[in-house]
Parts: sequence; C-alpha cells; structure tokens
Amino acid sequence: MASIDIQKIDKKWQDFWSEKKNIQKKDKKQKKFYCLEMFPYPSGKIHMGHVRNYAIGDVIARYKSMNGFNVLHPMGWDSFGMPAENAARENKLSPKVWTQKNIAVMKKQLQSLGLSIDWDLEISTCDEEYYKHQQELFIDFYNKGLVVRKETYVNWDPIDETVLANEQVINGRGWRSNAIVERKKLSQWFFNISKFSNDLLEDLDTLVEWPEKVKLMQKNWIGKSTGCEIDFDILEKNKKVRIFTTRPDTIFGATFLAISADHPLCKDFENQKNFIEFRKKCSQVGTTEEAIANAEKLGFETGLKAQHPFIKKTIPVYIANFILMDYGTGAIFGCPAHDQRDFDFATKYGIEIIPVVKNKDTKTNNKMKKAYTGDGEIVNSDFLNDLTIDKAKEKIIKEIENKNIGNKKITFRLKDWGISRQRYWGCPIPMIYLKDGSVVPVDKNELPIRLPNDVNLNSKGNPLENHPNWKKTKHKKTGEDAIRETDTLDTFVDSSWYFIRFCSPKLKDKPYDESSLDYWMPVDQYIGGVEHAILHLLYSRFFMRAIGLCNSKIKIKEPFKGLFTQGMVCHETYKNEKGEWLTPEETKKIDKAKIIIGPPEAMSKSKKNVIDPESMIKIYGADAIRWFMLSDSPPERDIQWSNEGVSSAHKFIQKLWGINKRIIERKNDKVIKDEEKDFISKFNKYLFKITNLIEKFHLNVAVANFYELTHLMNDSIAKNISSECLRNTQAKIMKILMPFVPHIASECLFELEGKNFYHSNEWPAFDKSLLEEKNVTFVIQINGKKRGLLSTIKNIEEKEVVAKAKNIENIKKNLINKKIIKSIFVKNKVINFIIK
RNA sequence: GCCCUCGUGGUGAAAUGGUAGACACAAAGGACUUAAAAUCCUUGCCCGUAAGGGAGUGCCAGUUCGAGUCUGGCCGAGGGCACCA
Repeated sequence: MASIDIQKIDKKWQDFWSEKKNIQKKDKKQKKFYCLEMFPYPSGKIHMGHVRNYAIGDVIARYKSMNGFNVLHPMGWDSFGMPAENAARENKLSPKVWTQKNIAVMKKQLQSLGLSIDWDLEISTCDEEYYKHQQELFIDFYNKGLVVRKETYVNWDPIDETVLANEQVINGRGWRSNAIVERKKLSQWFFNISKFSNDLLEDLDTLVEWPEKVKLMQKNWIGKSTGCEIDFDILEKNKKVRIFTTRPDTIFGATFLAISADHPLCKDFENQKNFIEFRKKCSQVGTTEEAIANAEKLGFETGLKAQHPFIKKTIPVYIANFILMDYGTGAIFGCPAHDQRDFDFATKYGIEIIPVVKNKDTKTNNKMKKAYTGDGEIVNSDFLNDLTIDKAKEKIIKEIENKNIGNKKITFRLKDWGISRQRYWGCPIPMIYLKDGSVVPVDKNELPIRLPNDVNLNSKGNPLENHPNWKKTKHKKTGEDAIRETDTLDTFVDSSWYFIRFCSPKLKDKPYDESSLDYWMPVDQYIGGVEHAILHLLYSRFFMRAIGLCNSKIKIKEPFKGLFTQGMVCHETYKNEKGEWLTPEETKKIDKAKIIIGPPEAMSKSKKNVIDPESMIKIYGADAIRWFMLSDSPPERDIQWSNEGVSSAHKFIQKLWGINKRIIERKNDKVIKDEEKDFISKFNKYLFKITNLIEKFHLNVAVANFYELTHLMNDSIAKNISSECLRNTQAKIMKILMPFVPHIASECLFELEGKNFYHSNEWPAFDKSLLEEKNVTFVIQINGKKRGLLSTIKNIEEKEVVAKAKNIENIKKNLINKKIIKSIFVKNKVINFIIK
C-alpha cells in the first residue's frame, strides 16, 4: 500500500501555517471566539499532558474558525516560579537564562504539533513588558483598598532562613535543610478577595458552561455558612466570649464552651507551664481540614464557667485543638449530641450530652454512640420544642437579637489571598517603606520595578533582601530615602490576568485596552487540568471583578464563559526486582520476567513512566499523536498511553492517505443512482453526527465515527458511484478532519483539489432533508424481551406493525398457544407483546 | 472525618428509559505469501452444527410493558478539603 512521508508533510504544512501566521481574522464585526488553553510553566520540555490539552483546544479553535468565527487562540508562558530558582542553584544558570532556554525548546515542540496558535500574541509573565503592567494593576488595586497588609503564620525554615510552601514541608521538616519547620508570624500582603465572597459564590450560578464538579469545589471553598454569634458571660472574669455557631437551634443542648488556643482569652494562661505544653501540642496538628477532623480531640480545662444565656446553668470553658482562630470568632459552644467533634470531645472529658433533636431511629437517648446530625423535631428546649430545625433557628436568632446578646451572622471560609513570597523569581511588589514607617506605592512612572540580575541565590534568606543595594531607593515625591518591598508576588497573580493581556499583548502603556477587552472577553472556551479548579480560577474571577472596580468601563465579571477540564495522561509503571522505578525504555533491555508491571498512573518523573512527546512525534508524526490523544477516552477522563494505541493511530493516518490516493486514481465507473444517493445520505448522517459530537466535546465518539466513515469510503470505492461524487465527499471528510489531524487532511485536500486549504468558513453544511430516515427498525419484544427485528418504512400504523411482526417466524413460534393481553407500541421504535 | 464523582467484555470505551458492548486495542482462527512482516476476513460468556435459547452493565431491592440509564440501601475505586505550577 502507498505510504506517506509523515515528517515531510508535517514540515510542509507547519511552514505554510507559520507563513500564514494565524487563524485570526482582522474583521472585528465578525462573531468572535476566544479559545484558550491554560498556558504552561516552562519546565524544560512539553509533556503528554500538554499535548492532550492543546490537541483538544486546537480541535475547538479550528472548528470554530471553519464555522465562521473570528478566533483568538494565543499561547504564553507562566514563567515565574520556584523551579527556576532551584534549577539555577543546581545548574549555575540564572533563572532568567534557564527560563528563556526552556521557552525556546518548548515553543519549538509545540510548533511541531501543528497547533493553530497565533504566536504573534506570545507573552511571558517573567518579561518586564508583562510584569510592569501587573505592578500597575497592583497599585490600582491598592488605591481601591483591595490590597491589605496583615500578619500571618508561615512555615519558616530556620536553617535556610526562608519561608516554605506547604509542599516543601515534609514530615514537619524543610525539604532541603531538613530543619524542623517553625511557625513564624510575618507581616504580609494580601488581596482582599474575601470582599467578593458572596459575589463569587452567587455568580457561580451564571456559569452554565462550567462542569458542576468545579462549581461545587469552588462553592465548598468559599464555604458560606449562615448562623449566628452569641455572647456568653464568663462568670469569674466579668468578661464576654462571643461564639459563632451554625446550629443555634441546639443551644439548649450546649454543655461546654470551647475556644481556640490563639483566642485572646488565653492570654491569662500564657505563663502556665501546662498551657504552653498544650498549645505546643495543638500546633503539631496540621491545619488541613482532614488533619483536624482526624486528630485526637484535645482540651485544656480553664476552670472557668460560662453562663448559659437561656437557662440558669453554667457550663465549663475549654481550650480545644479543633477550634481555629481564623474561622468564625475562634470560639464555639459545644453541643455533643449533634456535632461529632463535640461528641468525641465530650466523651473524652466526661462532659454531659443532652439531645435536643429527636432522632426517630434511636430508642433511648442515654447511650448515644455518635452525634445525630440529621433532621428532626426539637426537644428539651423550652420555647423551641416541637419546631423543625429551620424554624427553631429562625426563632432562636430572633430571641438572641431581642435579648441583645448576639445576631445573625454569615461567615465565609474563604480567606484573603496572601500574595507575599520571600523569593527572587517573581514579580516585585511595587511598594516602598518610608522612614516614618509608612508604606506607599511607587509612582507609576517608575514602573517597572525590575528584578536585579546579579543576585546570590545560594545565600540564606530572601535574595532581594540580601542584595547589596537593590532595595535602596528614594521616595519620588519627597526625595527621602526609602526601602523597597523585597517580597515578590505569588505566581498565581501572574496567571490571574494573562487572558486579559492576550487581548492586546503588545500594548505599551497600559495593561489592556477597553475596546479589545470589550470585543474578545470573556474567554469562550477555557481548557485545562482540573487541578486548577479552585485557586487559579477563583483568583482569575477575583481579578476580573477587581479590574472592574478600578475601571468602570469594564463590565465583565466572569472571565471564563465555558470551562472544560481534561483528564490526565497515564501510563503503566514498571519496577525491577529491587523495587526501583524503571522507564519504559529501560524495560526493553531487561528480562521481562524480572519486571513488575504496576497499574497505570499519571505520568510523572518520579515514577519514570513518562513518554516524551518529541520523540513520539519524530516516529509517528504530529497527527498520529494528536489523533491518539483524542481517541478512546472521553476528554474529561484520564487516558492511558499505549504503544499499540499510538501505532494504530499512525496506521489510520496512513490509511487515510491510501484511500485518498485510490479515490484520486479511480476512473469514472458505472453509476447507479440509488447507490450514489444512499452513499451521500450515509455521509450526510456522519457529518451531522460528528458536528454535534464536537459541539458537545465528545471527541472520542467523534473519532469512532471517523473510523466508520473511513470504512464507508473504503467500501464505496468499489461501488457504482461516480468518481466526482466520491472526490467531493472525500474533500468534505478532509475538511471535517482538519481540526483533528490538520497535516494529513491538508495534504489529502491538496491532492484532491490542487490548492492549499487555509482556514476559511468551510465547515461542510449538512443537508437536513437527507437526515430524514425513510426506513426504521422495530424491536419486537415479548414480555419485554427482544424476540425479533422488523425493518419497515417510517411512520406506519400500529396495526400494520402488529400484523407484520406476527408473521416473523420466531415471533409466531413464541405466540403459539399464548394470549396477547396487552401490546405496547412506540412509534418507529418498539412493539412489546405482553402474553400469558 | 466531611463533601463529590465513578463502577459496562481480557483492555480503553459506546449507548435522547426501547436491539447492551458502536469504535479501537489485545487474543484466537483463517486468507494472501515459499516464509515472515504488512494487509484483509471471522470469532468473542454458557447450551447448540445452525436456527435459536440462557445468563449478563459492582451487589440487593424498587418504579416501569421495558432499567446500563430513574429511586433507595449496601460494597468497591478515585478526587477535593488553603501558599508546587
């Protein structure tokens, strides 16, 4: 069979496309479509995850372009971040040079995939042409009160004298120094994202093109809870403690008060030895919800008593390890009967358990085995008795407000976004410290505040802080000496507005221009990994709102209209007899019996189950890799890499070429009208189906339909169809294949039509009249079981179907000596005889 | 612990409440070939030469003429639960 030189056509068409530059059209009156895939971190090489992400994105971008949209499909680099600093230390390359080298390599790799990316719009976040605008946005936010300075705890490595990210803390020790990590309070910069908590929560409902899963994760993250605050009098101290609860309806079941170890009331115990020990124990428990939920409940008895606000009784006050100071008021009332944490705590410390919600499942309330958190009637609760939980909540809150001892309160779990990083390779924060201790933004004319190139990354502490003179500056207004902020911005800031920058990436004096934003935003389809479901997307949503607050002309609130989260690329894992990980390459050199094959897992360097896209492209060509990434698994689910899979994709590409060639060489044969009509109608159905499948992101099913379509073409060459008809149809097939495998499709089309195809509005139109089925197949059931099939023309009456069905041999046989007591008829679909 | 998602052949998977397993991989058998590779065809659990029948979408119930699909309970796997990008 004819085969084709894949490398040659890959290059031919990539050269052609790069000459044509982009698929974006100049006419801004046209309908736009902004297709964006999450930009990569330039770690060195692209990996299969990128290939999958960008292959999916390219299908959408090319498809929309061919459907007449003006498509924005840009690419950039999320190029600030820690790996560059680590690499700099290891390889003695500056972070800048290391990053630039990586970008050059990865750009070339991406280009070898033949993506329809407009490289003229390329941006890089570590480029001062990018971050100077980010500094400007920061100053705008600051002026609107969206930037605040607060004290917060960080993971502090006392040997490296640096702040560690959570993932750099391994078993409580610094990942590099192995020093025991301390909690240290630092004054840091924050974005006031919590200001938008409710807005960010409620607007999730407007994001109808987002996966429910992601919206739910965001909802939980924002964590709105409605409850109330109540003051409890502390008898001995003549003080009040304000608590927060979401279950005020259970107040009559309150048997203790618990406060955080960081609560102001604890000041009185600060000098007690056993309290200091207790607090130390508390800090050893992690701060994740899981850690808190699973940790053993620990309490410190204060000896204090609090007055219950509604009953003449006092309850003990404890300091407890599961109460966090930064949520609610840092104090709660414990109702052990209806909260599992309180229950565990009460059981441990012998505190009374009073049930106040009737649980229909338990007979006696004396021996509860766990807290009851379900619905029920209120009991043991004075004026709340017999009410439902919701009604009781309403009533008690009113009562609390009447007594002036508290009020209804909505709290959010969402905290302000800490953006200070004590690191070098990030965007400098454009603030300066004056002699009088005040902090002010730098003058916008001074932007960008550039990173120095001559830093020592091997010394301890923050490289910018340690730089001999970088931080020394002058206040522009007064001329007095000032010190620069030496913290840099969290790299999540960089990626929170890059999609905005893409609308006018070359603009010199402003971060964006309103008219470009007005035209291009929001992103119509955003595609990326689900690992960014919370932070990146939430921060971006915050940025859009913050920019709107600073500039009343910007009305867009939601940056991403459509969101698609694709699954990971997995591969089998291999170990040798010693339990060491092996790369797929290494397994070829070793005796097969000695290899332990593990389950497929996400490709990762540590497990050595990585397949390098570049070498695969060299062997199989870009189209085969793209095709394989789109086949088999639904895009939102994980996909498993296999050599067989990619080689079958390669065979398919070759087959396409072979069929194309045979169609071109075919001479006009005898034509039978009906056969040709039938062929055209079949093709039309596939065209319709595939178009719909792309719209719905069912790309794997679209691929399956392309296989069927290929079989149809293969079989049709021998049929009585005119060569002209075959050629026309083949050309249409190549056009709809263009988003998937653009190189081979372009080449085949060139062979068919003798001209270069370039993205124009040429998505083939389907003929609605041909979609109408003339014939249908009835399923004949007896007592709900399939007993036969019946092909008839469409829309025939029940009577006729029954008559024909009874004539079928197998149905006849089944009806002998039986009585049909009922028959269910569904038009054009099914007839079901119920017999006795 | 809490919240969420998913369980279909040897494998990846299809399937508006109406023919379960499309499409692809792997396997077995066959065709072509001196042979191999490549390519093409057939098969797919149980009974049967076949026609056909039986079982069957994690398990147990339920709704329905009809359930992979809807409802409830159970079992199992995966994900999220605050400073990597």
